[in-house]
Amino acid sequence: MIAGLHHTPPRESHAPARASSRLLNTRLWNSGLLSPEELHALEDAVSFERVYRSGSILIREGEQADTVSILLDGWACRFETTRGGGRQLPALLVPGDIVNLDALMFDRLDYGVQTLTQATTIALPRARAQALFAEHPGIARTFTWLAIVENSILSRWALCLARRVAIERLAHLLCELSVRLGGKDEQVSSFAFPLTQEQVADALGLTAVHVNRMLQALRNDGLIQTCNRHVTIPDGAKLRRFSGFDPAYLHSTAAPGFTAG
Amino acid sequence: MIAGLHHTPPRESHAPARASSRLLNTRLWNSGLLSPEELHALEDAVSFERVYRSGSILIREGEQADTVSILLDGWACRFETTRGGGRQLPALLVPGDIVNLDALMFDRLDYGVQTLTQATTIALPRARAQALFAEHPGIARTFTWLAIVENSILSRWALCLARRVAIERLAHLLCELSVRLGGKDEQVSSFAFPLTQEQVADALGLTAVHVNRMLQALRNDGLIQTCNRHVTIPDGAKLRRFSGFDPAYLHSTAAPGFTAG
DNA sequence: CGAATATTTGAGGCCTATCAAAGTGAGTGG
DNA sequence: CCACTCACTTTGATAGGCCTCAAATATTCG
Repeated sequence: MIAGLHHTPPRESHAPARASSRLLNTRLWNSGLLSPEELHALEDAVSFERVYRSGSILIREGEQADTVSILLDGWACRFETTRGGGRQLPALLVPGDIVNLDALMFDRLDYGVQTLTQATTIALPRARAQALFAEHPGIARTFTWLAIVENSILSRWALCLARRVAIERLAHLLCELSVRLGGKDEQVSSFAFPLTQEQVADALGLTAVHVNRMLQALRNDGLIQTCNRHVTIPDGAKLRRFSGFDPAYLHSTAAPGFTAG
Repeated sequence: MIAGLHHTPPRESHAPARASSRLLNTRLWNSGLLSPEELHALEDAVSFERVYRSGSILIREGEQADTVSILLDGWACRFETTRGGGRQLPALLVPGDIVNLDALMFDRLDYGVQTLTQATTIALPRARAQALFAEHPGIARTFTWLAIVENSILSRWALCLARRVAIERLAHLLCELSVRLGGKDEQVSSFAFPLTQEQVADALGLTAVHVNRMLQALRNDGLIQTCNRHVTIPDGAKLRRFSGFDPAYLHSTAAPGFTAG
């Protein structure tokens, strides 16, 4: 599955010198492609933290964005809109995710970004990001790795949107989030789920009403339990089977590798 | 729209020394991020051409792929399948497209690749690609650029799948292809369109029967004309308005730029 | 506590899938 | 040159999934 190994993959117990880097729990570091020095270079380039209230719009659709933002805490989403007012979330962002990697290349984004909870971000100015990309091979690899993994995820979302019925889509989303939120692949998993049903609908290409009914169906079938904004999956394998979920496309295991130096 | 400029963008009249590079008409070169030297380095790393018959499977789903392939001629698609037999094409590939950029990072693809016409490809072994990535900043930028543009396209496809009705999706696809096939943004455009209605259905998340009916509707409304595997768009602006198509997401104008390096 | 927001429930209708079969066209072999 | 096959397109009828509209209930938050 993995095409070589660059350096030892990150572990909690194997933190680099500056142990408290805010980037340690982000996908940047978890990609396993950064050397500790490169992590520090990134750390130095990154702005102070910014905290947004739930529902804040970080970037409006089609707006300029001069920084690559990283979500340290809280949830956010990318969104796009059609003339008819239809709203679609091409990505849900959870702690550690890169908000807008596109800003590395484009000065204008195709989508908007909005927080779904209170959220903390840090920002990397594009010029700094590009300089780091040029100077540090591991950073260049990491950005590319992240972009390609995003491709994989978007691709799978397209498959879900196109070829799965509502209840499968919903189940698939819950499986995905369970993994992305750090699920240990255990049978039973549980996580905070701050989205409203309308936001889920926007992500899945459905209406809030129908999401509501499908959630009930999943509950009635014993596939999930919900309790004040938390989701519990009592039998992960069962839900995965039901939704056709296979975590491979997330490439969530670290250490992707890259042999050249 | 563009975040700086790296070198003069490619022009027919400004071909590099080895004027006959097979990569000149590919997205690699058209990205505008390669220096002529880097183009030659890529050229040297790339294998001989391979010609496939229509319908050939280049890569099976989940199969290993040790090379990044580039489509020089003909059409191909990426495809994914659900257990139920549902088929989805996350990407249509036209001449000049990179077939499987993921192979730069992963040794196993999430999708399969199949030709839709007779097609010619060349291949870049992963190890070579990774070495070039490390040695040539422009090549690293180009790969990253391509990955990020693909994200943008996938994102927009997700929007279409989720929030547009069948006839709009179909019209949107035709608008996109018109641009990607090199449409000069003229009012009337015309291009060869080798897909069967079933393949279109697989791309759009519909059935072949329904694609047939929607094609008829577009014809009856005078939005398109079809004639033995060619599509003519008599009024591009009108079709774009109808489908909500805005070409910005394709980032097809060259010279994306990257100041550092 | 009151207002706004989110969830839940119900009824009716549209869009698209499904199933089935006829029509068309290209390529093959006699 | 004509039967024949195979793949694709076209047409029709029916069914189902999801949307839409509307209103009641529950929950959050100032």
